[in-house]
Formats: sequence, C-alpha cells, structure tokens
Amino acid sequence: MKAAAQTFKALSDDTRLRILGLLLEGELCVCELMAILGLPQSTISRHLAYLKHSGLVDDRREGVWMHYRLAEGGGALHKDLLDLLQKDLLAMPRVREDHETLRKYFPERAAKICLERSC
Amino acid sequence: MKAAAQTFKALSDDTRLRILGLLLEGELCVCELMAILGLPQSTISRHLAYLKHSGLVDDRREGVWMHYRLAEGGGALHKDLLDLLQKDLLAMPRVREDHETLRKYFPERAAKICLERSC
DNA sequence: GCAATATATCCGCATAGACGGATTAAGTCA
DNA sequence: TGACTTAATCCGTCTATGCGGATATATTGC
Repeated sequence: MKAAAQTFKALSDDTRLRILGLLLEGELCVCELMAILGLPQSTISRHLAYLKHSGLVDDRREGVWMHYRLAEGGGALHKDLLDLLQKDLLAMPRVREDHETLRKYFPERAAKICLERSC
Repeated sequence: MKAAAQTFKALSDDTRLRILGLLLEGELCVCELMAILGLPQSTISRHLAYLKHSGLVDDRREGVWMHYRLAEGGGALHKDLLDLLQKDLLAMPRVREDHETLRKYFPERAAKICLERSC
C-alpha cells in the first residue's frame, strides 16, 4: 500500500514522465537523456535514481556509460502502470516531441548520441 | 503533461489510495470515511478536496452531507487509471480490510453510517 | 434568528523532494 | 599512475504538502 503510493509518487513528476516516455522507445544512457531533455546532468541522474529506487527502471553499466531501461518483472501494479504509460504517454504532445528529438539524434536508429557528441 | 503528473501525485498518498479504494464500492460521505479510516475530519476533508481538484472524484451535496464518488467522464488517462485502481487496489490487504470495515457499518448494505451514528 | 450538525478551511509546524552548480566516484586508456 | 570522461552524490535553497487542532462556513429545523 505504502509501496503503491510510492510508485505513484515516482510518476508524479513531469521530468520523470518524459524520461519514461523516452525509455518506451528503448534503452538510453544519461548523456542521451541530457541532450534530448536539455536538463543538467545532476537533474537527470537524480530522477533516474528515483525511478530506479522505485523499481520502474533498471540500469546496466557499459564502461563509463550507464544505460537505463524500463524494468521488467515488477509486481502487477508496475506491469499495469507500464502498460498504461505505453498507451497514454504516447498520446501526449510533449512526449511525441521528445521522440522526434530522439530520432534526430538517431538518424538511422543506429548511431549513438554519445559517439556523435564524443561523450 | 503537467496535468498527468498532477494526477499521479493525487494517487501518491496512502490515505488517498484508501479513500479511492473505498469509493470503488460506491458513494460515501465524509463522516463515513472518517469512521472507516479512523482519521480526523480535517484530514479526510483535505484529501477529498485534493482528489476533487485533481478530477478523480465528484461530490454531491445532500442537505448537510457531502457525498463523494469516483468521477466519470474524465480524460483517457483518468479512465485508464480508474480501471487500473479497480484491479490493483482490490488486491491490497489494506483495501480489503477497509472494505470489511465498510461492511460492518453497512450490515445490510442499506443503512447509512450517518443515521446509525446520528451524525 | 439561533442552535446544532457536517464539512471546509486556516494555522503553525515538519518533512519530502525539486533545482542546478560543485564535488566526488567510477571507469578507460595511454 | 595520471588525464579524461561519465555519472552519482552533496549542498543550500525553495516550494509543496502532510498533519491535526481550531476556527469558519453551510445547511437544517425549531
């Protein structure tokens, strides 16, 4: 119950919803999120830590980069919420814009932002 | 987008989730919620105001009593969230206990708490 | 109008968390 | 090891909101 409230709290921030909206498209690293959302690194990192702590995202280290993706295998509530986000976030203009920006950084859906920006 | 975050914030409190869980069973007035949840009137009223402001519940005055019920006719996100709550809240022990308590106050699902307690 | 009841709002206090710059930690490569 | 890159954490500041007792408002019935 408390856990459920905590999960909803994780979804109660605009920036975190935008992050989750982007992760619907697949795994991203911190610097990609910084570039797309135009927010400082500490802000992105803090929100990712919050999402990870709440069990909504998982991370994976690859050298210096941390990659974040939507978590699988959570409880029923988490699964249902991710289904809901998949449906309702994609209907939001802001999320669509973010996806457009994402595609600019992935012109052929192959090159990584980090490589392009040499970061 | 901001509105979506605000909606999730409305769901990010334990007491508000319990209230919504009870409203899944039907319309209730403030004093019924006070009795079932065992919380002071100002606390209940504040949370109901928050839920109403967020569009998740509607109210209806009947004399001195204010009756609250789950809102209908919200946006897609609201509808989807109410469906999700209908499914996932009922799976939570705390919500089941609250429903048990509700049934004690409505032994035949007819008499009103307010009348029983002469409030 | 007045008393009684139900509810909403006010109040002061306490905690959570958002922010972004600065610092620290972790990993890579020469 | 030391320079460099990426990401996490720290810091002070600020706003939102939780709490519950006290007070104000709204409605009813006499």
